[in-house]
Amino acid sequence: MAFQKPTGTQDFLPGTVEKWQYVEEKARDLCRRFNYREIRTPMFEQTELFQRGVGETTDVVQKEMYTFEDKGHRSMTLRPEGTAGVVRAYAENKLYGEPDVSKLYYMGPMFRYERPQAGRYRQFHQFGVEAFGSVDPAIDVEVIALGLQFFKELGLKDVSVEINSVGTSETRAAYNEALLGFLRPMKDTLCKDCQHRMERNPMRVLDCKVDQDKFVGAPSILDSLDEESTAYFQQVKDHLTAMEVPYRVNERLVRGLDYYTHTAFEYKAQGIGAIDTIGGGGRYNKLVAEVGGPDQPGIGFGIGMERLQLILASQEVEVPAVKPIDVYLVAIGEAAEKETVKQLFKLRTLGFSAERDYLGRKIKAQMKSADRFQARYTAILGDDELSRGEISLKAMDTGEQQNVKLAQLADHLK
RNA sequence: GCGGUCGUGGCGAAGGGGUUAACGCAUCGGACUGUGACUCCGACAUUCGCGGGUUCAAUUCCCGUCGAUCGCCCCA
Repeated sequence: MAFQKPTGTQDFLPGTVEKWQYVEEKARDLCRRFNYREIRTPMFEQTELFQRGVGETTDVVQKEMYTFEDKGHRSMTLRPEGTAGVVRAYAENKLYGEPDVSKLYYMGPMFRYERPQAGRYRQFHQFGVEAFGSVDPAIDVEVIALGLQFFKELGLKDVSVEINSVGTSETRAAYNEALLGFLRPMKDTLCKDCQHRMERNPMRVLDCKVDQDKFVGAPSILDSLDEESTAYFQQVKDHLTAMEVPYRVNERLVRGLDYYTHTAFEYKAQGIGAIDTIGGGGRYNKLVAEVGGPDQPGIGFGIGMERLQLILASQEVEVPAVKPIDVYLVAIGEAAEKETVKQLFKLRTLGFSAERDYLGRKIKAQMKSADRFQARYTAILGDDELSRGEISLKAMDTGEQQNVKLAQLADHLK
């Protein structure tokens, strides 16, 4: 057996790549309208950036990173998510010195060493946006709405957004204490996963699939927020309502990355097996400072492109898979062959997509080939046409055929 | 890191110890000797992920390994 691709990676072949390009074009156009500009950061960064940014205690950092030592003995890590690198670039390039809010977007591969399953890969792709420098709730809702609009314009149905406020690190600590007070008495009755979760991230326990019924009456994080956080969250909700953006408050929503403060949200949809989150994000007011930048706030989201593709497929959304070509040239005989080589190149230089046969197949097989390429026209050149300086042009949709002057072939293709 | 299922041609898929490895799609050739999307005919796996074991005999049974897939944890 020859080489195989690494576990959890994918080859995106022609026929599939077109679907990705289509989605990427939609994302870019949307970002243009919302005035977000693209940023491209390295695929790997110093390991410490992710340890500090994403959080030392998270699963992502503890067990999922692709970390290696480079030849200069520096510890480097393939980026497991997009935000940390963008935050680093924002600080390092002093974008905070620019007069306006920095509104950025990115698309690209991320890497996490995990066991693959439906909608989960070791190399996966995210489209994300980040907005730095503002604590106006209007920017929170802009980001949330941008993501939802993306799904909407792609033609997806039943994508919902859940929002929550996780407050500040202080109020979250207070909440965790209150929650533990509620959970401790029942600790022995909880599943073993939950017993672990109690230590690592108590809020996760409330997400448990096995003992949901035990948690009625559990304290809500929303009751632990300070006045300012509560007011902020209220403004976010008010804006969303005014914009007629449907949302659902999920007071149990927790995100797996440590840097979130205040607004947190997830985009949800069915259609990828056991997984229902296709994107998520939130506000991170301390992250820029945490990685050594100035005390600037930020907010953003990341959307999983593989998951998006899976949902597009499960909802049978029409996404172009083939880009039709303009014309397929068929030559019969040596003289025609020579002329065809010339015409093919000429048409291409004039801006047409053109193809021909290189396998010495019969005319019939070449016509089938033209059909597969979804050629608008097939142009057939034989000795009789050639002797009159013409070529036979067939419109593949109607089957109509006419002889046109070779010199005017391009004009007939418009 | 843990668990379930699966691994047969380019693709889908039957076969479950014995020597011709079904069938469908696609492809190529022909009927139509210069024309696609219909029909019919023909061709197309010295071989069943890889390594080892059991056996007179293994694609079929056993072990290992790699891979795929689904789920848990966690996440996009």
